Amino acid sequence: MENTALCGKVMTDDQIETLRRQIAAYSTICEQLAEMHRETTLRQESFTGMGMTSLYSDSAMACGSSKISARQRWTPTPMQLQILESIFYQGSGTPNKQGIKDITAKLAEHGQISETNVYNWFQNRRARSKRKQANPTQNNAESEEAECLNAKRARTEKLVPQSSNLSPVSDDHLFQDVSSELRFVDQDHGGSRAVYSFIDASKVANGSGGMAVFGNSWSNPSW
Amino acid sequence: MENTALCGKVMTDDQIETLRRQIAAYSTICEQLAEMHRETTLRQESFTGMGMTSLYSDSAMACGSSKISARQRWTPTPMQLQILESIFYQGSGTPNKQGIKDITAKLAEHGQISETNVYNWFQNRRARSKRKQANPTQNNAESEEAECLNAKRARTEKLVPQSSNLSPVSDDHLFQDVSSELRFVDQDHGGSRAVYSFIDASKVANGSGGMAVFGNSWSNPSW
DNA sequence: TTGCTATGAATGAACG
DNA sequence: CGTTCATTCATAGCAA
Repeated sequence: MENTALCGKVMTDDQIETLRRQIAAYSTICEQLAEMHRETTLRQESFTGMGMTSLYSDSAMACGSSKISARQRWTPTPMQLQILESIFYQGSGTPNKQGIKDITAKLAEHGQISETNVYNWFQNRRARSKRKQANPTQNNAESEEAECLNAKRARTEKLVPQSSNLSPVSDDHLFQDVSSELRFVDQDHGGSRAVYSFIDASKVANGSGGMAVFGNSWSNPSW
Repeated sequence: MENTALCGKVMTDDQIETLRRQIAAYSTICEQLAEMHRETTLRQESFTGMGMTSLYSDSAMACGSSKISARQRWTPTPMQLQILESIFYQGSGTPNKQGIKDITAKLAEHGQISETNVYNWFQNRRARSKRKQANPTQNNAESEEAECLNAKRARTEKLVPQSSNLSPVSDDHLFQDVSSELRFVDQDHGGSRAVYSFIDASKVANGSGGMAVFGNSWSNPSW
């Protein structure tokens, strides 16, 4: 009922996704520029005349709060999992389009779920099942040609203490991560990598829903 | 007509303004950093080839083991992605063979790439874009599983742009070509000089006129 | 906390 | 083109 007061614009999912990507791109680009600048600066640390200080001071500061990203992932309930496993076991792992729909419908009775979730689940299940079979004797230093070893610099920034980075948001938080990319000022050295900041549809059903950036005021149920 | 009107999100002017500002902030920061970098670079252009080229693109390696062999799978750099998205959004979405060549040529300035990559990218982008529309993400349902179905169906029809106080967000300007400003940023060791080449795959697009939400002010024309 | 692992999701490439 | 596969990214949990 609040819509009477608002004069809203409509965005398609695609546009939103696009926006998200663009901002993420900016984020990354800023990071790169920052990195480059830092390197460049090191080579000539003596004769820099530019007033970069001003940039540092006003544009970047404040909370080092990291990415707002809040793509929370679906987690099958035990019940759902059981059903899925069951289907996987018999159905020879190729649920067609319609099959997905049916399964989804069925699983929906046991908790929140979407067709995409089901689809992904089967994809993953099959893939990993196959891999496990192909590589049961996992040993040797060479065995790790799979996933799992990517935990290297995953610890990049990690969450910032003071608060959940996916808090319910007020519009103010929109700006918080703009500056985070520039934390290099603190000589934070350590390859922080691309980060998906920005909007991320997240709508927790049964949980204490955490909404991303635009949160509730976006006034659309499908988030 | 390809109607994307289904499943729109509504943004209030306030939110849009906020978003615009956030992006503008990124834009500004990038611009400043870029400028800084440019100036800095000029002062020492002579010595060192500075291997700062791909700061991010090497994300996949360092996997502990000694299999230094490069990754087998191409990963677009943020800049490349920007360009691709940009082109994708310019109405066309169906780059002809020559178009692929041009695009590839342009993207090559931002990193390793081949025509096949571009081709695949567009194929995938299109396919997924399409599927996403048919299958709106994450079902939300805090209500009981019971009437979910009805609600879901209803929601889909609900948000249509033509509604009185709602206006559609134009795709134009959603994707400004960020890459143009960054051409000097990730130039390859080879040319080490900013090259002004614009593929111009831009076909004036479906120029449904400016006035897009993020249009005029979310980026500085001075770039 | 710190780190590891399992696994949901994203996506480049290949197939029919 | 629409699907499917293979690989990688990112995060929820759990262990040390």
